[in-house]
Amino acid sequence: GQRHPLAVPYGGTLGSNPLESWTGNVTVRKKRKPYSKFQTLELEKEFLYNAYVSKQKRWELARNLNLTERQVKIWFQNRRMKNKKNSQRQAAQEAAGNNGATT
Amino acid sequence: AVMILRSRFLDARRRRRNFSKQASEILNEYFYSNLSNPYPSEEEKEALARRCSITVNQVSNWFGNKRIRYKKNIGKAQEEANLYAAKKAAAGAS
DNA sequence: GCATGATAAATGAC
DNA sequence: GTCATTTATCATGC
Repeated sequence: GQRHPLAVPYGGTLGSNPLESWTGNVTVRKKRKPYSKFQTLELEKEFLYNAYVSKQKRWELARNLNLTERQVKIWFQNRRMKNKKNSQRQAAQEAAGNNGATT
Repeated sequence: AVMILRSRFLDARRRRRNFSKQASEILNEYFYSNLSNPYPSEEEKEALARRCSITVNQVSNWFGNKRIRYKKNIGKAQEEANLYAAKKAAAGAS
């Protein structure tokens, strides 16, 4: 199944080309706003403590860092994905290092 | 000093190297040949990655950047689209 | 000086 | 919750 938003509800012809309906993005998205050094550092500290934050901790972080709880939740989600990607990258490098070696 | 060292470390991972001309050719060929749905499956990404001698993540990055930047250029020049369209037509005409 | 690849917020499918 | 994306931003190549 496709998981990217291709079936967005839109009936108009935005790209003027029906062959390229994927260019039609109607969803109004909040502009990406990089977090401050302090915000990132505090979030990283908490992530070091545990990768999953409780509701109570999320509320505190949001309040102390002037972020919404949703932003804190999403930050931890993205941070876990980043961790996974880095782990996979390391594993791939190790595998590339000892290729051809007979076990 | 600490700041500089930290940024240097981050830069090392972020350091960018352009793909080979051949790799870009393969990626663009797929993109413009599938303009109606430029979303390669996982298997297709792996195949493209092998042909281009890059990682699957790099293939995903390339298509992500390509889609958004193509979209932003609709209505502008888009010489590249015509170029690959002509190339495709020439390949099929013979 | 922009083009380009990689990363950081933000969304949506499942 | 994961995870493939979209989008802006970052850092670099040339």
